[in-house]
Amino acid sequence: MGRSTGSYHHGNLRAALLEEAARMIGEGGVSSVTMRAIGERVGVSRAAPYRHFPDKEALLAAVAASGFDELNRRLEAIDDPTDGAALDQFCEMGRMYVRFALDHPAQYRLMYGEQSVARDQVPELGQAANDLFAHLVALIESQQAAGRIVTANPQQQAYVAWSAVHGLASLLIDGQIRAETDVDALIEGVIATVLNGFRHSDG
Amino acid sequence: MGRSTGSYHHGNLRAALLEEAARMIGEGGVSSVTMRAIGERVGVSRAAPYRHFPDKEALLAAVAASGFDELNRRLEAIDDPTDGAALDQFCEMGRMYVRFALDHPAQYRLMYGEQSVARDQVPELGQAANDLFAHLVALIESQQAAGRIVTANPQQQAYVAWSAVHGLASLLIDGQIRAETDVDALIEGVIATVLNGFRHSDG
DNA sequence: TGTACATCAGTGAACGCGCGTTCACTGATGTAC
DNA sequence: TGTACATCAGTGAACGCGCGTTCACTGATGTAC
Repeated sequence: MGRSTGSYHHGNLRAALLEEAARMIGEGGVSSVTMRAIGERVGVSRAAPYRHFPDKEALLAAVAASGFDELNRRLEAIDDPTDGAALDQFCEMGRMYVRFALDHPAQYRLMYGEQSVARDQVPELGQAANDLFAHLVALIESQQAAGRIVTANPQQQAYVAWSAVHGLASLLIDGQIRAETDVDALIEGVIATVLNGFRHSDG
Repeated sequence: MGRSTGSYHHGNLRAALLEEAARMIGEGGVSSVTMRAIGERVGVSRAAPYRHFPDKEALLAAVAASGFDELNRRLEAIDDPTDGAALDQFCEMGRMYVRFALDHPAQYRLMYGEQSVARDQVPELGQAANDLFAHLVALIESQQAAGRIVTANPQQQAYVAWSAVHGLASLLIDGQIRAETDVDALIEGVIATVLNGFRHSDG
């Protein structure tokens, strides 16, 4: 398997197409993706992608789905109790989220951007997004119960935290932040500010 | 002037085209905009828009420019000293920013989204964005000097604040936040959290 | 081990379509005299 | 006030292009016997 065998069949075309689609979205945004170019860039005919995906939307949905899979995988790694005290779980989740967006900008845009795959048509994706948000709400509730953050509407606090990390991730992957900026310090700054905001009530 | 006169000439076609383009972006995103549809929706031929804009990019750039104009107008209204104490200036700027995005989603996407108009090709837009950010940095520096927020790298703090409001604005206009959510309360929650975060140092 | 055959991945040419844009034009407007 | 003319906004038909997708095909693969 693999292109190096010189075989007529590609061997792993489906995965190669998804990779290439992700690369194109990362470089030029969702609208720069064309089915023809994906096939040709992978070294295969224009029609070949249709052996693996019924249409373009299905391919994009698969890219988005791979993103939700990866995000859930990273989330579970955090939940692993061997990772130590739960105190930093909230911050760790924020770091993980932004780093995921930087590592997989294509998936991130499809999952949460303007051009996100129509969730009506691919219900698994909407469900995956809901599950992730519910996880964040549950985490916030447990932190409130443990007295580590101020008690407030957990769903609203979840939206507040999500806004901060989503905003940072979006600004970074859309090139709105000056290149010489220290990205790691900025991530820590956003997380620390939100956490401090959650720790202290008004006034 | 105006379409109601029944005159052969539209009277105010340029403004009508910009309005219609903004409406289309607000409804279906930037990629849903076509030059042909803009003209036809306004009740004019497909070619008519080219009397007012050399090409599509110029029209989109004009939509974005109108956004920067409006945002600056709202910003100056805040700076007006008759508005009272400067204490709330920072919060007021955040509120204004998110409300602007909700009022003008088309402009907002073109200004700060993935599909933002190429700033290399339209330098005024890049300059306008830089000016707005510099204004935020200056505001933060003055708040630090007045001892109202913790002293830290002002540019990084500006990015932190921007991340929060940009994230909230993006989630809202991209339909990622549940419809029954109290938007005003959410805006206040984001702003209060960031401000509290800036008021209190770590630990 | 060898052969026949079903399956399936990839080919390449073609389709219809909607797009951005152009172009020669026409009708309305305003102004100089 | 009336006329000639320059200007300009909008027309409608057409262009070339790149796109998503289809289709009959061909070569490779695996399996039953």
